[in-house]
Amino acid sequence: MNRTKIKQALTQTPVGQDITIGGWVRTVRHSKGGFSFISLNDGSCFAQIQVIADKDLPNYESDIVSLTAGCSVVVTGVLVESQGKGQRVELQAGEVRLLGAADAEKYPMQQKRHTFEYLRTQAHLRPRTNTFGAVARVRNRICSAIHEFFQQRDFLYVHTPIITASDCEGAGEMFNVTTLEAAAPPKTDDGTIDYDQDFFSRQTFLTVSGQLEVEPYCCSLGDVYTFGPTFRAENSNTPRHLAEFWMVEPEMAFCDLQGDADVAEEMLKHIFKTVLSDCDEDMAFFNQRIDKTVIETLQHIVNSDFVRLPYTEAVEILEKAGKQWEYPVGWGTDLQTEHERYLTEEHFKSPVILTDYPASIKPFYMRVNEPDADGRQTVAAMDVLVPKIGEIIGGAQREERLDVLEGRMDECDMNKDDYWWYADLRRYGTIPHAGFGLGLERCVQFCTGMANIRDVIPYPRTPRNADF
RNA sequence: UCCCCGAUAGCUCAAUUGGUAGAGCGAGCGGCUGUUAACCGCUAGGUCGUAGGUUCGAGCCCUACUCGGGGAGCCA
Repeated sequence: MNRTKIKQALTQTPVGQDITIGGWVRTVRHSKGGFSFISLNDGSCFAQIQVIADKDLPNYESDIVSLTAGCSVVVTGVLVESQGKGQRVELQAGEVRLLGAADAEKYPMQQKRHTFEYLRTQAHLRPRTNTFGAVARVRNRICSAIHEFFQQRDFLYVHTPIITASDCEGAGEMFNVTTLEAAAPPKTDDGTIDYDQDFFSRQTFLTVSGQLEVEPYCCSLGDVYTFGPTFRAENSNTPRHLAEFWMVEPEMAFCDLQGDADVAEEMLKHIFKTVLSDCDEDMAFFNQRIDKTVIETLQHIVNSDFVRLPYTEAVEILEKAGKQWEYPVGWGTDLQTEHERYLTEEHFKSPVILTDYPASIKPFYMRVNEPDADGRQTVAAMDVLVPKIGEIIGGAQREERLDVLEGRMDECDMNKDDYWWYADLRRYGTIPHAGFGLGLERCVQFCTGMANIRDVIPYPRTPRNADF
């Protein structure tokens, strides 16, 4: 079948040309004038194509009159200028072939608005809705824009493992990967599970980050990035957390924290610019139906500089804000959501890159700064905060000095032997390097205005939810 | 995991001080129409999340549980 996609038919195919399209019926309107309007969508674009089916088609009474939302059809016909308002062209059908009916009394996608909560229970059919079609297309474009961005800058795309033995990275609870019998795992003499008998002869997990494993490629081949699934077994129940999500993690060689922040800012701007220019139809929908400020917000960010602010100064701003904080602000404690939101949404009204956090609240691999005038210890960390979503990127310059790194591992009570290969990078030809992690779904949320992260990934995995 | 709110028709919700259920949309049928959030009329459809309890009587009050939403923590 030589199928023309609806996107092409609506924008490129010349009037008068014969084409064949395939799609799913969105709405049908029958006219007693002796024909029917069939709106078809095939996912290639937001818009539907209007098919005109005359009553003299052989299967008009048998098939077309009983078409309902969700039916799949293949239509062959000639593209003509539309006589009605609302579309430039329409398809005058020469043949309408019904491939699959969809019982209107049972089809879960009614011809009406549904709540996102309901649609989550129909995750296999929700991509047929306007919203989820648009989310899927924007998500796709964001991913390709990310690859574009790094490929244009000669970053190497590196695949880090999904299964890993790296533990204790401070990134949260991990999922175990095992082939041992859950009901009766083998035990050692002291009663603990004997992982020697497990598939990998040791305890393994689903990765919480590809960073540790991508650093060796950075320290051998230069600028690199990973882009893959990431898993956190935290019992997080929020509109911003998933147990399985996708993360982009670039790692730059011969790079410090400033360079790290530069790449983060440029990358986000590239993504937003691309979405605005290439997903205009989908973005217009989000702007109209989901969040009336998304386009304006993205445009504003593309055209302005991100605020860069050391943690210490952020704390001073928050202390002087004259606000009654639910959680007290003070040097040495991590910033709370309310503090981050104040900075990015109220005080600066722009994305903010916070840097140089206290060492005590950050993981071992972040580079230790010179103590400040008051002797306080910070590390070269950065968080990129955006309105509504909060932390969209977290990153740092890495500790490249072996003695300092090992000192930090001791402070964090880590088993240094487990990280011998990570330390080797500092032992042989060490270099300054830096990187960050971008939560893909948070980025999709920010671009589309979708309020819940479960609605920007096809099949959300959250506590108590792994259907489909 | 903690705090707050919710669960009634296929979907979204309503039901005054406890007196055994209604609407809109959707669906079916009919009418009208170059229609496009179509419009008009009629019809069908509900053991009120689960399990207990209070009461002459519970959708409504009490307890536990399950699931969902919002906020918080954890973070991307």
